[in-house]
Amino acid sequence: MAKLDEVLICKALGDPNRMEIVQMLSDQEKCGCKLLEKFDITQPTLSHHMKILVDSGLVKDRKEGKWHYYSINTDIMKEFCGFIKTLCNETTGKCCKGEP
Amino acid sequence: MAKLDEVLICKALGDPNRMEIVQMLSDQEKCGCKLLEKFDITQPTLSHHMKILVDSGLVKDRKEGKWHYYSINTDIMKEFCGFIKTLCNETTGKCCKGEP
DNA sequence: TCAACACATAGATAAACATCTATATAAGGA
DNA sequence: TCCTTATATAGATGTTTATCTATGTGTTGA
Repeated sequence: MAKLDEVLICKALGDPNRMEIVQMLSDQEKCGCKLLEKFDITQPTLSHHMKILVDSGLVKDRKEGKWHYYSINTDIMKEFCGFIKTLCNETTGKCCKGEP
Repeated sequence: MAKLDEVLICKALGDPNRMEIVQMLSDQEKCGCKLLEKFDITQPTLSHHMKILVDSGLVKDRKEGKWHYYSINTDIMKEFCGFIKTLCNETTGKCCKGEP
């Protein structure tokens, strides 16, 4: 069980193509070639992006014959969501003037 | 009212220093010089990071005399949290074999 | 008015990164 | 066995980015 790396996840989501891929996967599992159709990038570039997404833990891949199926790793995504929620807390107060 | 840019926010959180800054701010509003003490970076580098955080919308700044106070923009953070939540949905099904 | 402090800006640099082309690997079907 | 399809890997390249030093801009207080 890999440890949640929030910075790595944010880095993975910090690219427009990868963000769109994740949004597409949150709808339904998809294979690489299907994803490739939707983007104006070459196959090696998609492969590169998928590796980053899988390495971050956000995306799972499943091999079946010559296809690779990608899907959201829901457990990790929920953990990440919980982490972001902790950042939403109202600040407890203002920083003291004079002693910042 | 700025439009939420999820990729920009993820890019902002995709740096270890900036992530730590945001975590510190989620506790309490802090001024720049206080933040600077906690990191092994120069003042211009911190200034650079704070600009990226403010530009992403995640962080607000408030000037008071010669100090700049930074705090989490709770509205934006909550919106972002809501967005991440939409990515947590269970996938509706598997991609059809043969017609991926 | 001048020194000290908080912060921003400009410019340089090295590392990281997104992308490409070319090629390798692996699986399926004829 | 050979061709096609799906994906990965290697290497090159241009852009972005994190960081620094040097310097500019305000603000406060002596």
